[in-house]
Amino acid sequence: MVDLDADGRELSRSVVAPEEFPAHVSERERSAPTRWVWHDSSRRYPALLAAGVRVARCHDLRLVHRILLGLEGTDPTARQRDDVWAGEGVPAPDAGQALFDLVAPTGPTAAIEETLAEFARQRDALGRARAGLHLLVAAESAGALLAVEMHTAGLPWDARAHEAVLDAELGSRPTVGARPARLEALARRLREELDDPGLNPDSPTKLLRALHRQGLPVESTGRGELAAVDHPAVATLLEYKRLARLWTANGWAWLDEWVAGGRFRPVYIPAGVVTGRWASAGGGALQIPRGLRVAVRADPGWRLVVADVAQLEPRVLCAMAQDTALAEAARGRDLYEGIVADGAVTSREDAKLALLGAMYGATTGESGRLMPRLRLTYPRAMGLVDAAARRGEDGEAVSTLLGRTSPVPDGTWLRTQARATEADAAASEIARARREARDRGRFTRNFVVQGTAAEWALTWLADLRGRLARMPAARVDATRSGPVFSRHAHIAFFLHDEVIVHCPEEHVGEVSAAVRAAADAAGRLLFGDFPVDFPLDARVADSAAKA
DNA sequence: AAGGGACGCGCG
DNA sequence: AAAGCGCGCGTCCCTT
Repeated sequence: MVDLDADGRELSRSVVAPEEFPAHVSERERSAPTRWVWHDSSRRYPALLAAGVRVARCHDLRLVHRILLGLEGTDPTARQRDDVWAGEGVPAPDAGQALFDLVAPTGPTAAIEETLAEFARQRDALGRARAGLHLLVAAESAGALLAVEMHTAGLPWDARAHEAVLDAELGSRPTVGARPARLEALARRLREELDDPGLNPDSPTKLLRALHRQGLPVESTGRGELAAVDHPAVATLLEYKRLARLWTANGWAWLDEWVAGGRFRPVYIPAGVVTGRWASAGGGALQIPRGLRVAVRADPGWRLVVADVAQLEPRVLCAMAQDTALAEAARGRDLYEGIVADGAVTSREDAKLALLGAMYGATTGESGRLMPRLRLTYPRAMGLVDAAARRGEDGEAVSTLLGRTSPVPDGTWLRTQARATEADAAASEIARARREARDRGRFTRNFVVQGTAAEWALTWLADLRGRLARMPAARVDATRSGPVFSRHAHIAFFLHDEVIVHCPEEHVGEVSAAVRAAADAAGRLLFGDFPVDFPLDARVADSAAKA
């Protein structure tokens, strides 16, 4: 382990045996503010939490490396170091290399030197970067810690409530290999209604053929298209699809695999999405269906504080663009109603449609039709996303408010564009280049908004995490949360613009206040005094189901 | 038998 | 209704 001062100068070195590492970290955390610098929080932190040791701050070299790679002027050799610093990482060595767990290309003995060199490069790059990037790096690293903490604590999950949903929807649990009773009944009815005795409704190919034999004008078996045609089998099929989805995605097998000891423990992957949004692996944590939220239940004596931000992305867009007209429409009320009041559109539904279209790049249909009106009323906000789209179409990179950059186009894309400008380019080649350019424009258009919204949410989360950590211990244990979280309010779930805090009943007031204070802080940190607010829908409940 | 692409659908 | 963005994951179905 190496001690550094605030300027990154080396103070001392020591070797700490792995079994002594948690106690060592715990001692440091108590005695002085410490920022742990390590390769990968997802590999280093679980063992600390398992030993009951929580870390306040870190610098996650792997995640920061990925952010810095996109900066202009980045050392071109940085990309050669990608495999080591930004890749999936490598198993930590068992040897007592302590803090720095990197296995460098030149072998384990060089790990600390490599780690120090990477940290120095990152400090150097950050020293030249604007303030926003420092905030992003701090928030990203806090998120890396939180992702491990949420996995360790888990989301309180009541298997009996889940089973009650399955029983009500699907019938009793079937034997292995068989469909649940209600699903099998629907399949039988479907075979009759489509006059196809051998039909397997799970096969899109066979299903489509059966629908065509009935004379139905559908090109796919998708829900949307089906709902638009008139046939007795449609209602049956839609119900079959709904239940089949519940069964295969979140049925008894899911419960057996992913819920243990009253907790659902997904793996969170910070910045797993190019925009900086989090991804998850295992159990589909980011796709928990609404109907199963009744199974998210606080422990006895504990409660859930469930909070989400209303219309996060449009608010972020308006602040990022410094669009005071849109900010005025958003202030203290439903943003979409504000747009109606401005006379840009005539209904709330149209306002939502138009704004989503602006952020996603809709060109056709209702949404595309409404956008010109929006451009007239909110030229700054619309100008920002339009400019991002143009840059993307031109093959340039865009960046979020704090400085996360979009990926650059790959060689195939560039060649397609170049080919289209040559004198002998075929019409089809030109059309293809044009289509791919527009595709990329929609991506960069959305990138700046989605990515900045992710930064707001990450800042909110990081700030909230700190506030919760400073709260006192509870009287009632939630023993299933593990040693670090059994007596302290903790973030149990995060999904883009929503957070669920699991906390002792006696702390719900403080926690609710902390959730709001953190949202206010995030707004100020990103947008300073610009007059936009981020209203929360927050509630205290035993379950995460919508009230 | 395993791998991968397409599809479909859940979430924001 | 879907559309226009970003995902994960289960199933089918074809290739190797």
